[in-house]
Amino acid sequence: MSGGKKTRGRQKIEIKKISNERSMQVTFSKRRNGLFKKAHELFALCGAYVALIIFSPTGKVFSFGYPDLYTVIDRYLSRVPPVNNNVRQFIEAFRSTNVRELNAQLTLANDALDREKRRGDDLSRLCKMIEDPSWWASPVDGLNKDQLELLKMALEELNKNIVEPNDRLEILGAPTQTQQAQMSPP
Amino acid sequence: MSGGKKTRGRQKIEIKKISNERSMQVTFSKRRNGLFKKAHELFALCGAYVALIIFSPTGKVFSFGYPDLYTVIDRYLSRVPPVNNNVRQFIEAFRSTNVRELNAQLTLANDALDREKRRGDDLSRLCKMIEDPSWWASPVDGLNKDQLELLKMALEELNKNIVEPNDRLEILGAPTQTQQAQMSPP
DNA sequence: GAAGCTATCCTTAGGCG
DNA sequence: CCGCCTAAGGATAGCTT
Repeated sequence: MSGGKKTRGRQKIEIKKISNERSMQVTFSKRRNGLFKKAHELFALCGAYVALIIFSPTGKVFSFGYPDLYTVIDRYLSRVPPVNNNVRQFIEAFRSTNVRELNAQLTLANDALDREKRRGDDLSRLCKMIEDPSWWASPVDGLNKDQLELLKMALEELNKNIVEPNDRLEILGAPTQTQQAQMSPP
Repeated sequence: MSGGKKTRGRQKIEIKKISNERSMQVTFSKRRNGLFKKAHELFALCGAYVALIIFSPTGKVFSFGYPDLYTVIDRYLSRVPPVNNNVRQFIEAFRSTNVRELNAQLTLANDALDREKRRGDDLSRLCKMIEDPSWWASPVDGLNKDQLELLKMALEELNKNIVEPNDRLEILGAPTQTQQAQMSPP
């Protein structure tokens, strides 16, 4: 008897954030494809209009619409009046009625809360920095730890997105009235 | 030892418009639920932002968004760059370098913070409600103040969006996947 | 006419190339 | 990163209630 099976096959997983970055990426890719396939099938089988937009965790956007994305979105936006988001979320959560699902939602809400909190903190620090005249006057080696940290983040981000080296200096040097450098590979 | 199987089980079908009106309706309902489930799972597993809008052949609209439908659509329509994190916000604010603008950003961040906070609180209460068996068993007059408040919000929201009276009961009574429904004149 | 059932088809987790 | 492979988990077509 050979004995062992070749693989364990598909394993059951909990529906919660996948911690392993690598396997999350793989899962995202697989499930995204599955979702698009099913969206298309719903359209083909029932003639339903479907709009599906997905932003990957890394920021890539994937979208598909049947028969056309903008058609569906326009139709949706034109008919659904502006609505309180809290209540909407509540209603949507209410419909699922599954406690596990609700808890997942709650976890997500808390995550969002944390993100907003951090964002607010960063902006707050930034305000302080800019309000402090010594910041702009002093050379780089005069910055404190927080300032350097933000500066580092900023530079890293700029390096990722900015093509023209000049823009970097411009932004750092002339904080008064810089128009945003527009470069984009859309 | 009867031998005969009870049903033929799931049968393979061609992916093309279902001619039988009745079975198309059933298939639409089942698959729509499946699609929403998978959309939610993608969000929960990978933290992906997902927007899903479905118009049934009869004109009803179903929608779901993670973390929020408008957020995803707005981002898509405005082609906001994928970078969604603090650093992006920081850079944007940094470029403007206007303290007044920064403070406006901060205000927005704080508003978002409040919204998330409220949403988290609502969901938290909702979890408690649903975990409490007496909630589902008892008639409406058995609900406490918090429960009634949430229920009131839900009903108000539903009344704004739902045309068919039946849908309201459906949503409250059965945790199906119904969304705001509106009739459309194609 | 939605809710449940069951057998079957489809999707995908985990591993490898 | 992308695809292939296997086996198990999950979705669902066709009925029944």
